[in-house]
Amino acid sequence: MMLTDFKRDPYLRLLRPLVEAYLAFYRVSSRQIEFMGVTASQFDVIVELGDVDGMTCAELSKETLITKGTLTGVLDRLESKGIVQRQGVGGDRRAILVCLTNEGQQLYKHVFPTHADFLRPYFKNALSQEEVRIMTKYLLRLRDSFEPVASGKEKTSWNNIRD
Amino acid sequence: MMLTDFKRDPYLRLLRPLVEAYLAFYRVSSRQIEFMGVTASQFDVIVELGDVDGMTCAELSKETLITKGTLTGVLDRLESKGIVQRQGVGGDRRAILVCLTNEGQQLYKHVFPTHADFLRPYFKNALSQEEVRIMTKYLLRLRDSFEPVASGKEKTSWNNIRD
DNA sequence: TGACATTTGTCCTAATTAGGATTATATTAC
DNA sequence: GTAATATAATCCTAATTAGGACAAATGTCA
Repeated sequence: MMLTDFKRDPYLRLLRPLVEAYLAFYRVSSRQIEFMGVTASQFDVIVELGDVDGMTCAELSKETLITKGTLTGVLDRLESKGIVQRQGVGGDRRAILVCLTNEGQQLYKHVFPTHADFLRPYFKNALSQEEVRIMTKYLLRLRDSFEPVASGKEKTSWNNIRD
Repeated sequence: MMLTDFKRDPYLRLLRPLVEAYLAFYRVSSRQIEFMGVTASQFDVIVELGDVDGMTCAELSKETLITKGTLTGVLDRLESKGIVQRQGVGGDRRAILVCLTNEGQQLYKHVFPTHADFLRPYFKNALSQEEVRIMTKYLLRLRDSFEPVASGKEKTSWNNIRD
């Protein structure tokens, strides 16, 4: 994280507001999600798998921003809850296809809109649509500064996150 | 976290850029900090204790944004490394005062400026000073939306974070 | 002063987190 | 076609994460 003592620096003063805003969001969001019986990471996986036939672990990792080591455990718990299912994928015997079960689909249809409705007012009360556009632009510039886009060959692999 | 499927919503579309920017920063920053032999959370504690006589756990928790349950363990590890020290504080036998040891002070004087210099270019390359000001304003509005300031009596307690 | 609530820090638990090692499979280069 | 390399997913580890329970100390209020 970092924190208090960068207040004077004209650039690093952004750091604490960034962490504070993210953590405030994350903690409120996570607590709400857990009322629905899943963790925040599990929720991310469920949302990602909704409306898709299935995804490979590498794809899921890239979309959910969960690193590979973490993802295995998250999927284990979702599988033991009967929410997702791992199947082989034709053509590559290394990969697996992670899919929602019927129960998982039901859950998705409930939790996704519910949580979207829960979160929206927090953003709406803080920022106008125009401000959202501006902030999005700045945030993406910041992201790209820390994590330059791999210009070369498209990597479908873990490398998109790291390693 | 959350993720991909809010792209259309005029407010929730901010969510993914926020998470991506924060995580990109956090991962780069953490890896760099760990090269110096401490974790990101340990670094936060060290930075907070630099230039201070000592802080109580509640104060440290508020400043570092580390929740109480986590903080105990972080302090345990810092103490066993000889970086911090817990002492009793006069006047309240419940509280303890966490201080940097001499070794901890030395470490602080090295790691703090080193890491500041490491981080600065990432921000500088992404945003102008004016953009930093604007973004700070928006981030704080977002934070306050998720975590309203307790208008009433100042709470010095864990409640500032949660519970 | 006594009852009652609050605060402080620790302990405990389930889960996440990230990175490195590992095994199995694909892909590439020669 | 085989050797070298890269990728997929899992396993392993140390550490963080947050919340609830807890005991001790302090504060409040009648």
